[in-house]
This record gives sequence, structure tokens and C-alpha cells, in this order.
Amino acid sequence: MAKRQLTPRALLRLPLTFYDRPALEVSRELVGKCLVRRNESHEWTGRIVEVEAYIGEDDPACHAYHGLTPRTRVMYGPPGHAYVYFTYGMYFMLNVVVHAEGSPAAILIRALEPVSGFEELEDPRPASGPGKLCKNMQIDKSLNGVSLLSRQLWIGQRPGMKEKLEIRWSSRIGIREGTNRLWRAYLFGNPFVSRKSNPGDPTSPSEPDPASGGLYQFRAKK
DNA sequence: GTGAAGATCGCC
DNA sequence: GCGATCTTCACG
Repeated sequence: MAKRQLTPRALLRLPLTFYDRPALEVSRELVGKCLVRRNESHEWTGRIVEVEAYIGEDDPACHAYHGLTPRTRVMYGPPGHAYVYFTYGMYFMLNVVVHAEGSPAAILIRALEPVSGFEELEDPRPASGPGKLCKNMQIDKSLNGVSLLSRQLWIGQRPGMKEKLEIRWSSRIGIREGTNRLWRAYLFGNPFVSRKSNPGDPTSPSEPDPASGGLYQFRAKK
């Protein structure tokens, strides 16, 4: 008998309650879960190995830093939905909206370890990088605001999986402000993580940076 | 209406 | 290290 494969069929979809929690808590637990994207003709599955949290109106790197705008409307909405935006004139970015409605917070999916659906691509790391994975999984703005309990885009886990993962935290990549907050979580040593931590980062900690704003709550506005 | 920046990526 | 490429938003 062929060895058992990790197919979407073997995954249980994460419930809404998974997303309805503080962002760093969800970030930590998203690592290791599987993202599934399905359209009319294809299905892709990848294991999440790298994410970044963008939290609240006092996080200078978060799009909600300037408050509610047409673009950030989804971030202010209920958890468990996709926030997809366009940047640099050519790339889409996929985020997961988390925490309570009215508390803008999103988690950027930065890298996946391919599980299935990427076989025809030549790129050995077709989902390492937030822009790249959206391009290769045909994720664009038409998915902005869709529920992550839908069948075209969802996140699941294998039942009974309780493996211990070595997750480390670093500052977020590609931002100019808010670099003091260690809100990037990644699977240590995994070759599909998009890139090494920034030089000059604090030594990779095993916990998110408590001094940067509190582990599980929003920082008070000043 | 206009200008500047941007949660990137691949090539020089 | 740099340019591509165009949406979004702040500002006037």
C-alpha cells in the first residue's frame, strides 16, 4: 500500500474560534498548519512556515496605523477572513484577519512548504515569499474579504497532530518602522522560510518580544 | 488633483 | 544594489 499522503482530504478546517484570539497567539499556532487554495481547475496545499503579525492602530508598520480606510476595512471586520492587498505595482499579499471585530489585526502569510499542487512549477521554492506564493497559487484581490471557512481558501490541520515545533521570532521583514517589535514567527531551520533574519536582529528568541507591546494585548494608545 | 511610498522580487 | 510598476492614501 502506498504511503499515506498529506492531502486536503486529511485536513480538518480550523474553526472560527481559532482566529478569534490575540494576533501573536494565533501567529504562533499558524506555523505548521496547512493553507489550501482551490479554484475551478486546480488545488494547492502548503504548510505554513513563516508569518508576520501586524497589530492595531499604534503599530507603525500596520496598514491600520492611519485608521479605517477603504483598504483596511476588512482588517476591522470579523476574524477568520482573508485580507488581500496589492503592492509594488505587481504583487498581492495574503493576510489572515484575527482578533475581535473592531480590533484591526492581520497576519501576513510569508512562506509555505509545498505539500501538493506545485509539481509543475520549476521553482524549487514556489511559495517562499509573500508575493511569490500569491502569484503561484492564483491569489489576488478577488479573494479580499472571503471567509477562511470557504472552500476556495482555508487553513487546516491534520487531526491528532501534536508535534512540537521549534518556532523562533524576529523583527518583521521589509518595513522601515516598527522593527523593534519581534512579530515575525518562523519554523527554525526550515529551508522554505523566505529568508534569514535581518542582520542586527536580537538573537532569535523563542517568544515574541514582550517589551514591544505586550504578548497578548494591544498596547494602550498614547 | 498630485506626489510619494510601498508588509516584493529577480536580475545586475 | 536597483528598477519595475501601479494602487493607496495623505495632503492641498
